[in-house]
Amino acid sequence: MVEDRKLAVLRAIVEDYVSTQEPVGSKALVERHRLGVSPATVRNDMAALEDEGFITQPHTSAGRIPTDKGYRLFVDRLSQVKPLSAAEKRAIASLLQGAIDLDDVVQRTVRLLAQLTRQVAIVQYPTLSRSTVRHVELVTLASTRLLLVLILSTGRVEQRVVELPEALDDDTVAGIRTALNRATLGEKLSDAAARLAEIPEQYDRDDRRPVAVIVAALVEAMSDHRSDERVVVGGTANLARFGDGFDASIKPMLEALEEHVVLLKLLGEATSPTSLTVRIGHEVPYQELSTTSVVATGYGPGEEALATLGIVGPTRMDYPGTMATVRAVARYVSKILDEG
Amino acid sequence: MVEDRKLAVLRAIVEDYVSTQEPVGSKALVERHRLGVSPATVRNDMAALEDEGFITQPHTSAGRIPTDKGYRLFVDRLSQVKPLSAAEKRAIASLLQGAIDLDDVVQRTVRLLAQLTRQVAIVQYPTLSRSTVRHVELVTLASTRLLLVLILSTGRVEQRVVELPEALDDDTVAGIRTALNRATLGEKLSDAAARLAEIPEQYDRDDRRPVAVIVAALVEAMSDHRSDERVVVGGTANLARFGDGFDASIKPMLEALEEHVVLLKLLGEATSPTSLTVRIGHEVPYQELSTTSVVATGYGPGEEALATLGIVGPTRMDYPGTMATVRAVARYVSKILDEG
DNA sequence: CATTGGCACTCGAAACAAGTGAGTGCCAAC
DNA sequence: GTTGGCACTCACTTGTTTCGAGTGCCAATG
Repeated sequence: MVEDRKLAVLRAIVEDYVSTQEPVGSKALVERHRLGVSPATVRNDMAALEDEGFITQPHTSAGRIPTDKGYRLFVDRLSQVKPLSAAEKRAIASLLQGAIDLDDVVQRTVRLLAQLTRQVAIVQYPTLSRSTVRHVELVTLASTRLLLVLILSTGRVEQRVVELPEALDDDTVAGIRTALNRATLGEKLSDAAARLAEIPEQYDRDDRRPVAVIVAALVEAMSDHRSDERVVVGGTANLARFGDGFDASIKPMLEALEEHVVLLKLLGEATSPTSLTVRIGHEVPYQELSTTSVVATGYGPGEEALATLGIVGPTRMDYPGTMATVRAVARYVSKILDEG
Repeated sequence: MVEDRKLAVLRAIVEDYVSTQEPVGSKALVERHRLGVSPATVRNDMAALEDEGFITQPHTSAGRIPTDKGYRLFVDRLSQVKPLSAAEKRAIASLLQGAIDLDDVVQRTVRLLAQLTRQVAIVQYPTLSRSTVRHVELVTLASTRLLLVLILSTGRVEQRVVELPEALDDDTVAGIRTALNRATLGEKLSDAAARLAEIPEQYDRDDRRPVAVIVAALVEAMSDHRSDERVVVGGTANLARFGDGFDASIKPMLEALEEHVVLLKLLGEATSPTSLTVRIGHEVPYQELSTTSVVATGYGPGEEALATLGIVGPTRMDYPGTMATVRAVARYVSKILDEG
């Protein structure tokens, strides 16, 4: 019973602090939250919560603010998912509906996330490595020059121009195309490479070298992890909103946003779209951002997560609302990718 | 003679203010600039300069700072181009040398600009509309499904999947490909569309409809001005450096940086790489950014400017140095595009 | 034993006061 | 046209005071 009230107090502190941005005192608490007890009682609870490390005082004669540990408890046990408003659902549906290609989907998603959460949004491009092959095409450009086109399940298209050491006749090219598709269609890129290795062996002396060149180019295109590292950032203007003490951390924040490698690390491993990753303050794997939190989740066609998206904001954020939005957007994007 | 000294004083004020960020007084001026006259004389000149609107006082008992008009005069008549250091030249050459495709060039350019000028860098993608066709390719994906690939002189590659109303045999496809290339190779996109219109007429009843669909898709890809509006921004972390009074304008700045349309307007019309556009303070076509300046220039293969690049920073910036850097980078990028 | 009202105490923030000095404008002299 | 002298201005700094929200502790209460 007492324990319950202590948690209620913590919840109230978090909610108040998030909305007012100011340390919350015992008196203000009982007024705003009908706790049914006196300020003195709340003070006792606060003292206990402080001993346990869930809240702290900026200075002696001020109210309390939650610690990272306090937010953690709040997120894990005290918050209930806030359902999205109808307007938000509509915004998500209508904005993403009109997307025309993968670039566009990513672009719109980042905008949407930034607008709805009013935080800085980060969206990673679907990784090549976990997507599957939809089609491989070979086009003869000249006698010793081929265009190699690789189409993936995510809609991404990779192309390479291949210079051959010697000419191949059209029938042979057609044969190779069939072989390539047979070996890779529907396969994950990671698996496909192994199966491709066998192809050149099926050709006789004359053709083996050019075929090997083609296969090599394809493997290279499949393992081109450059695009794995692509991330798009949006809503940086929301940084200015943070104001106050957050000003100091705006610089490391801006720096981090330019370092895509850091961003990828922030987003972390892609989790299934059904579960959210929330990292709070010091849990964020980047020293300079210890006053920020990250809310991220995976997304991708079907149930598997091909990439990650999420938001970064001050530890002092509306977790229930943000989490709901991030999850909803991730689900919707996944659905779009599934259909496309 | 007297007029000359007044200009020398203005120059000195601009230089000092830019480097110290503090209002500069008459005494400090004569000490740092060996003007050969007494502070009192300088004061007289300052009073005149203030009357003419080139400098102003933040408050009565402070030194002077340049007005937008003062910077304008400085840029137009008082500054000489600062030659780049060897290190800078090396940095430009080595960073841009390694670029592998158009995306990469743009990416590296924006980084480079941001690093060298320590300002926020903006680079517009080469416009589709003014580039020429290097190659058109058709790939059969399925009996009624083609992949259309358009390769442009700037290295940009556009692709579209085309659904045909009825099947076409391979020979016909090959014929169409030849016709498309013959009509468009080397043409500007704006001219190419007209020449494409005639193609379907050359086919008989059966094939005319699918051919028309293909041509329509190609025209659509060519006139897709979405990518005209693509800009890349870098060096936002430099915003944090501005500090001081510039803090207030960091918010509109961040907002502007998210609005690509605004950015394009800032960069303005693409000018030839030989001439720079400098907009100072209120000259910037965007109310909220009246404490910032823009230095921009065109770039592109050959002498024609396909797009614009530049930087945005506080009016209080090192104009000679920045202008030299922007120009040098633009020239170098143009050269790279020319070769690639 | 949890709860509560009372009370002394702390300490940041705001308000106020005085001192300092860089910088100015003006003027008479050179 | 230039200069030294001089009175004046006013932002900024520093020190002092006041104010009040908020706390911790304690004795009283149901």
